Amino acid sequence: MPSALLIVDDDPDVLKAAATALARAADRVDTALGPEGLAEKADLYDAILLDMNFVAGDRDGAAGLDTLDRLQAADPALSVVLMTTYGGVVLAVQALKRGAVDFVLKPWRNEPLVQALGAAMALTAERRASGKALNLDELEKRAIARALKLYEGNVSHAAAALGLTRPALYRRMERHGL
Amino acid sequence: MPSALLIVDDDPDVLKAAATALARAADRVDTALGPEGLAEKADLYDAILLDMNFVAGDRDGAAGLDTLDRLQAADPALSVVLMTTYGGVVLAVQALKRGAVDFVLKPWRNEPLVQALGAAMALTAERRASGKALNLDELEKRAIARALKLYEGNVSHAAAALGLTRPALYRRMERHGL
DNA sequence: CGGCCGCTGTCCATTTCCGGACAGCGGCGG
DNA sequence: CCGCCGCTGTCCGGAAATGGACAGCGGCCG
Repeated sequence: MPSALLIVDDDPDVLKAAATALARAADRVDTALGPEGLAEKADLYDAILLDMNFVAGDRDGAAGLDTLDRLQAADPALSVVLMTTYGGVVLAVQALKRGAVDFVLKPWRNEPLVQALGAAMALTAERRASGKALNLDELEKRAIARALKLYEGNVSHAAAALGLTRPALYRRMERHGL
Repeated sequence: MPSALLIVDDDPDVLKAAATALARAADRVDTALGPEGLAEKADLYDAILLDMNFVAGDRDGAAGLDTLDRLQAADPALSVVLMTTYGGVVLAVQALKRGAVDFVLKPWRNEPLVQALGAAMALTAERRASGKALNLDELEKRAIARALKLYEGNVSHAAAALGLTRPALYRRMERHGL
C-alpha cells in the first residue's frame, strides 16, 4: 500500500521546503496550511509532521499540542513528529509525553528530518499491525509463547501462570503450533 | 508495600537538596553518587531520579543515557526521570525516546519535581501490575473489554474483531461479568 | 543403589462450548 | 407506512475441551 505523509505549517515556504526534503520519503506527501479537519483524515496518513504554532505571533506551542491530542484521540497508532522554531526543553518534553514520537527544531537539516519521518512511518505501521491483533487466538498464542519463554519451556509452570491445566496447555500449544 | 526512590547524582549537595524535596514522596529515599551497580538493584525501586553527567566537566549526557539504557534493559517497567543542567531540546527528546518518563532541568522547583517522581512511581506500579497479568482468563477479559469499548458496545463488531462468534462472545462476557 | 520429587506426554468418561438458526427491535430510506 | 438492514438475545444437537489419572523419566539425596 502506498505510504502517505502530511506536513502541516502556516508558512507556505516551510511547507515547500519540507515537502521537497521529504519528497522521496513516502509515495505521497501532502501539505496543509492549518490543522483544520486533521482528525478526520488521520487514518489516511502514515505520519504527520506538525508545526506547533499556526498564528503569526503565537509561540507557546499550545495549538500544536492541542492538535496532537486530537490526532492521538482519532488514531492512537499514528505517529506525529512536531516541529517548531521556538521550542525549549519543557515544550519538547511535554510534546513527547503527550504522544509525539519526535521533535524537530527549525531550521532543520534534511537528513535527520527524513530519518525522523521514516522512523515515524515505520512505527505507525508496526502499531497499526499490532493494534489489529485483538484476535483472541493471536493473543492466546502470544501469551503462551511468552509464558513458555519466561519459564524456559517448563510446561507445568507455564500452565500454572496461564491459569490452565497441563493437558489443556498441551492442546493449545498444539493448536497454535508451539 | 513501602515505596522506594533512588536519586543518583555526583554532587552531594544536589543529592541532599533533592532528597529533602522528595523526603515525603516515598517511604524510602536512597541516594547514590554514581550509577555503578544500578542495574542490579533496579527492581528495588519504584522510580529513579538520574543525573545525566557523573564526571566533572562532562556535559553531553551520554553517561546518563547509557545508564538509562541499562536500567531499561534490567527492568523495563521501572520509570526513570532524568535531570541535567546543560540539557537542550535534542537531549530531552533523546532521553524520552530512549524510555525516560520525564526530564527535569536543574535548578528545579520542588513541587514539579515531587509531581514528576510521584507520576513516575505510579507508572512503574501500573507497568509492573500489568506485566504480571499472564493469566489467560485475565487477558481474555481485558481484550473483550477493550474490544467492547473500541466498538462502543457493538457486540457483532467486537466479536468479529476478537475472532469469536456472537454467541461465543456472549458466553465469555457473562463468564467475565462484562 | 533405591526412593523421592518434579517434571514429561497421553488417555477417556464427562462436561462444556459451539455456531447456525430463530424471533424480535429500532432506525432509515423510498 | 412499509420493507430492509443491522443489530439484539437465546436455543440446542453435535462437536470439542476438560482434568484427574496413568505410566514413565531424569536428577538428587540419603
